[in-house]
Amino acid sequence: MEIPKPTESELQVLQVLWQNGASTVRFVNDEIAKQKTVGYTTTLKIMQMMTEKGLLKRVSTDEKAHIFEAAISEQETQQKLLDKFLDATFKGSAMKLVMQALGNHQTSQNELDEIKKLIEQIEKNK
Amino acid sequence: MEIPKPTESELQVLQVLWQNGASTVRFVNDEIAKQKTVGYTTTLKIMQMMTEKGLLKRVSTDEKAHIFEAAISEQETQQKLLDKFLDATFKGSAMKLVMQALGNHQTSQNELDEIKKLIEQIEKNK
DNA sequence: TATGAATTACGATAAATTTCGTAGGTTTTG
DNA sequence: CAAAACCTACGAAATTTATCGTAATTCATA
Repeated sequence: MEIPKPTESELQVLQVLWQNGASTVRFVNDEIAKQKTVGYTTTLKIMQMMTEKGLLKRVSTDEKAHIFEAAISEQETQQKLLDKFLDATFKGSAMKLVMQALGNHQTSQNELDEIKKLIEQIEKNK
Repeated sequence: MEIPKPTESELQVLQVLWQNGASTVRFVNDEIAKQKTVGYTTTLKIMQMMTEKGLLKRVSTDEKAHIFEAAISEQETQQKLLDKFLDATFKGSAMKLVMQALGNHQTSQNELDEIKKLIEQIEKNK
């Protein structure tokens, strides 16, 4: 059984859990509601389905409400989604994507320095 | 009326048209069929719907078969999709995405040089 | 021109996703 | 303790996407 790629709504839930750690449906819903209007039971249903699929785990304590946590890692998930996106949108050219990402979003000097460092690393390891 | 974000299948069609210029359904289908099995009428239907949505234009000549071309530019579309993806998956941090893209895909020295050049450009324009 | 091959148009189905209402249970509180 | 507030489970509707069969049309050609 493969763990499926999360949908857009599911990704929103995961972001909240990655950022804030294990949470109740109420908390997740409140966070998402800051960005778009969504009913409580909608979020609940999504999180129930995610649990079915293995994307979330229920870490039931004795609390009144269930507590959920992400069952897949942020890094790994981002990597997989990036691979897909790279292939679908930039036909696999990481360079093209990087150029466009750097060119169109303001990036601080610190961040640029970090990227330069990473490039040096890559060059050394050739 | 906004032109909607293309789906994955629609993006495949666009890739063929961007790469090869205006084409018939037959040609597009043959190209896509190199990567996955898909019926002719499926591709036809998708391209008809894309025309409805404003993603494609029919440049009808007197030919037997219709000829379609992309109605949206490759650059612009990639930029929009990148923005969305960046936001959804990396919470908007271009740096994180760049780091992960560079770190996990082999990138040639030439490409690395180009990125370094771009970084210099950005640094100058601050 | 009549036949056959290719193309288009149309509609229907299926699957995945998103959404939410309602019923039923639990907890809090007045 | 009774009422109100909150939570979960369940089912169903609505939407979107993907797929393809069939009928109608057009074109080439025998």
